[in-house]
Amino acid sequence: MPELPEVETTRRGLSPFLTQQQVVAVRVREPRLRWPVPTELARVLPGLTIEHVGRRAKYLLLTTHHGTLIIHLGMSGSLRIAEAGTPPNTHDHVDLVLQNGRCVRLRDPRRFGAILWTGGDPLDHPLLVNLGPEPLSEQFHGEYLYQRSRGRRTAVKSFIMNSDVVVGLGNIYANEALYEAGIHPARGVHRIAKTRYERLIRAIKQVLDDAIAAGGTSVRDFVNSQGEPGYFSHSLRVYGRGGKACLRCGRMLQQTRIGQRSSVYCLYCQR
DNA sequence: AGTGCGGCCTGTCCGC
DNA sequence: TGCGGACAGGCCGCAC
Repeated sequence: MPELPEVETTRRGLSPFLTQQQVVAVRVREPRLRWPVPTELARVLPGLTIEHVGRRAKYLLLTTHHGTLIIHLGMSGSLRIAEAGTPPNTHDHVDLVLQNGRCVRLRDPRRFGAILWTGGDPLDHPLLVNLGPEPLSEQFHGEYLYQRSRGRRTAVKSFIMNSDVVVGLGNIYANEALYEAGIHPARGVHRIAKTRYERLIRAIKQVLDDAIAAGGTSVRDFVNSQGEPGYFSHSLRVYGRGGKACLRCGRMLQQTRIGQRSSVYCLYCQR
């Protein structure tokens, strides 16, 4: 389940291998991802050079002079660099073959991911145009969250997982950030003071920064490796620990469902 | 407009 | 040991 830190780790790992590389072929073995892989890729992409590997939210953006490849890893997707002759494994659905004899290989067992192509500005793409700010940007601050919460009554966990509000927070890091901020995940957004939003902002940035830093140390060999940055599970303090002891107070962590998502929290440390 | 939820998928784990 | 079922998750698209 790649969350923003995993996607950013992937971006950093791939960038040196892809930047200024020309694509010579596209091989699609399984086009049935979240949306069908565009058939035009095989026609449009060969001959184009990847100028930059960027990211917006959890979308990776492979930019050329004539358009941008938009890749989402969904729940189970991963990208790695392979020698073009390496036989694909199960669930290796798409290869972008590069001029240097290597390829970028997309593996995605659950096929929740996506590959899309746009000839225009990717930020104007319908999937990206309405996204909220990046959580690590200066535009994401306490006053912003507070203002966006006005007139709403939803649970704060659902609120921060809403990509209209802020991008990149999946279930794992939403749980972690609320724990760090000492806020109960089911608390209504209309019952949180501005100063607590400021604390929440700090917690979100800290949790994501730490996860990216942990991934950074493991951005090792994307060539013929698993290519999967992992989920930094060593740094998770509540996610997956329901029923175990709170690392702060020792009381048992609660586990419930909020907005159809499993939520773990400490009844005493989070109010 | 804001909110909740169904559905897409398969690997993993559990109980029988 | 084999099998069925629950569960996990991102996020679009729909219904209210």
